[in-house]
Amino acid sequence: MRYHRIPDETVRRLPIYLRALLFAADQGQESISSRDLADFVGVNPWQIRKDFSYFGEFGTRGVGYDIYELAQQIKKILKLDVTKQAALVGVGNLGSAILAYPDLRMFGLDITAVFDVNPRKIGRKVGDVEIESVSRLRTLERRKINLAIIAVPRNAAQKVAEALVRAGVMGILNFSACYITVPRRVKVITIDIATDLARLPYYVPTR
Amino acid sequence: MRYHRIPDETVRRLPIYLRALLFAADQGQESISSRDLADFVGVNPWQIRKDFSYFGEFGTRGVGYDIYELAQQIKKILKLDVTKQAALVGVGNLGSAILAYPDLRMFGLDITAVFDVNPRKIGRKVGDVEIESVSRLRTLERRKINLAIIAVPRNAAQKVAEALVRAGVMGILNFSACYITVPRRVKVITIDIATDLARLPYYVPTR
DNA sequence: CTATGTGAATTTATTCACAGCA
DNA sequence: TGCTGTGAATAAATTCACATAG
Repeated sequence: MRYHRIPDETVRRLPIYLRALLFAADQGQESISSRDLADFVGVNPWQIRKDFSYFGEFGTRGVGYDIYELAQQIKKILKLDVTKQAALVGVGNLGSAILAYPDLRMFGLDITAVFDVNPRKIGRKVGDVEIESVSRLRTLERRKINLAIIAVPRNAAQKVAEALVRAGVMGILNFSACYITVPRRVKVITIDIATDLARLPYYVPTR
Repeated sequence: MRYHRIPDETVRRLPIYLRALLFAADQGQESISSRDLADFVGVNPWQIRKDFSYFGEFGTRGVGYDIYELAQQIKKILKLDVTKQAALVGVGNLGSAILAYPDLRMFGLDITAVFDVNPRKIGRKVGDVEIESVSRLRTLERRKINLAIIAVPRNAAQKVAEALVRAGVMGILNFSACYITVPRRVKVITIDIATDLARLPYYVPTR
């Protein structure tokens, strides 16, 4: 097969597969079939096989996939094979929740810079990183941090995004409930809790 | 046009449009064109027109959409026209962040039941709801609450989901980093922060 | 005999192009 | 003339069916 572009939807699922694989490896498993993996993450086996087929042949017919090898491959595809530093802006409840997330490390992601506007928070330590003033966002450039998480109130989000982009940030995970405008080269993934919750009633039958 | 099923992707965008419309209404605007709305939420105008066309004709050619009327319609489609109660399970940082979310009210969503396992939290009040023991999840049934948010650690998620389903919950917003198994009739939307962040590096050019 | 890998078929979603109405 | 509404065209994603390899 000629390997062209990996579909976005496949890229979206890859980290989910990766987590499952790392979990299985942790349980001492060495190989897994598309069916078992499928059951574990809640998709169909053929979806999984198709997803993997976009970037190679990793399975052994009659057996399944070698967990370690496959996990390595996925990490490589996702560029998670070398640890990536990320910045967090906004240390409210949400920001704190993100900092406490254990899974990030497992994905080779490390939040090594944390910012807030609140003078009372600045200087305090969370884990082993110190909260800095947002006025120092520009330092991200020389610290070579080009991923960031925005967890600030809506009205501050666009400004923060612009500061991040000026500091050379190329990927943003945006938790603020608004659309943020950035240059095309910057990738933004928005997580909008309220709109996700708001579409739930649609699917629930009204008694 | 014959109105058949509304595509899932359209349903996903409707709450986003709705928020923009409510915001515009708040600014005193009375009508809006597909182009202006598009700019505001970051999609194309024809996408918006197509989305709306799935459930009716609400615009005035040469003018645009009546904001109030369109917002009403979207609320109705999404079943947000009557206030829906929701339960929250897990009052950690994430749970607290969700409780503090102002947007939920605007979507006609009201978190009126909050649960935790921690005895030290039980009985405490957040806003004007009291934190209850998870052992009381079953009471959701007679309280007629059939939407719930799971914000507990991964290892507790499946158990909580099952308790929720037993209590008659039909829609779940799952923040736990795992796939939860529920009967087909129950709709689950999963928000997985780590996997969303983990796919960012893929899109960021490596220098 | 089991489980992968993949073209082909199908379904779903997006984009286009323009007719139609205010 | 301006902006909506929508069939038709295109693109993307999923599902199927089965050849193929261990």
